[in-house]
Amino acid sequence: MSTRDKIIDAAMTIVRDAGVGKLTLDKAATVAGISKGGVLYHFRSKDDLIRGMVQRLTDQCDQINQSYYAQEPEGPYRWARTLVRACFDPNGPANDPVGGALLAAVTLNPLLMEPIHAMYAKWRERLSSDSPDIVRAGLVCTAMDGLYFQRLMGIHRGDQGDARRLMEFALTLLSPSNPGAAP
Amino acid sequence: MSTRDKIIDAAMTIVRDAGVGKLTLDKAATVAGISKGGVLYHFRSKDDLIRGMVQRLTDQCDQINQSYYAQEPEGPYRWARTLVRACFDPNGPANDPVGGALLAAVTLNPLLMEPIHAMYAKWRERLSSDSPDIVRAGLVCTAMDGLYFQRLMGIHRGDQGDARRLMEFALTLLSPSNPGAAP
DNA sequence: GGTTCTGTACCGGCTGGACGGTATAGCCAA
DNA sequence: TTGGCTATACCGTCCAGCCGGTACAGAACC
Repeated sequence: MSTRDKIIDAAMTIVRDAGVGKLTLDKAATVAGISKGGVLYHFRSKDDLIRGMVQRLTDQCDQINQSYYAQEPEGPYRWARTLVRACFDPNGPANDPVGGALLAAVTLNPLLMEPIHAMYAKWRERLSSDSPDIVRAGLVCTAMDGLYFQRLMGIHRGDQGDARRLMEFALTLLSPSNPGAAP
Repeated sequence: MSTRDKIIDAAMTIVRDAGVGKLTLDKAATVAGISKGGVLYHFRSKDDLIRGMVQRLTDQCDQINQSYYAQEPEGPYRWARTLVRACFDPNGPANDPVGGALLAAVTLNPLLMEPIHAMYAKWRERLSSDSPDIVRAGLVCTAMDGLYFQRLMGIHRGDQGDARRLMEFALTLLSPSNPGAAP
């Protein structure tokens, strides 16, 4: 694993364990096992580090979504179903400290949220492309967002069983027997 | 309006307009029209100020929920319907800078999130008390959370018409024609 | 009704420490 | 020996929290 990746990992871990406010270049260096100078060699500034974290997040989301999309059967709501499945992947971004990137960006410099906005725009486009009822798909996906943010903020709701039931219900809402309004 | 409230207002405004990272005691004092000493008279520390902000948030949520609950007709999912309505109140916490309290807390000291956790616990309890299908109610309310957090992070999804349609669909899912599984 | 005491509200300067960023020197593999 | 990478030392700035002080309003006492 490259030093650059190690630094990003360290930053993510700090954010998850101690909060965004505790993320400093010094600490990121210590956790990554190098010195601050080393960090600043790979990232020209703290903003640059956050950018790296955000990119890691968006890359990971893209990757997992593509992978689930390939597995998901064709038909209406294919993208929405993909997003639901991805949200419950135990190894996906939804259960990774990688989400801390979001908090770091919105806290330290809202401009760094730009890639996130772009990602959302892409999702919205994909959802529209194959959802017979975009309101239905939107609600379900917004619920996935809610779940994601709750996890991010340490607001856990129920156990694994609850999560599974939630996923199943979300998929039910997106099943062929619930096509919703025609476009 | 008391000086204390003025300070909290100022802090909220700063968070909304400039981001959590820009919230300092000095700036809060300036915006509130007093000195830093004055701020520290009312709040013993910055953490204490955040606590005040969080309490303002939870109080406001409580108040608006109680008010909508009173207006909401009896029957299954009354609490869930209440939460949906409250989420779309243009004057409610969902559309107020008061939400910045959440970001401030999670950023500066996750321990300060405790009242938020307590609030969620109460909501969950209420939801369970009158939802024939708690999974259904949970999904809808999680979607409301998603909407809230999206707004908080500046990720807007659609216009007012979209919001209205989303609310109507959420209420449809909670209507008597959709009772869901029996308890 | 003047004087002294006490508590509340607020002010503004100060300091010590943390933090982002720079400069520079050292290490090591190709 | 050059270039990629890392360590160390340092600087300037910012900020939380502290503290000595002011203003003022009521109470208490004479």
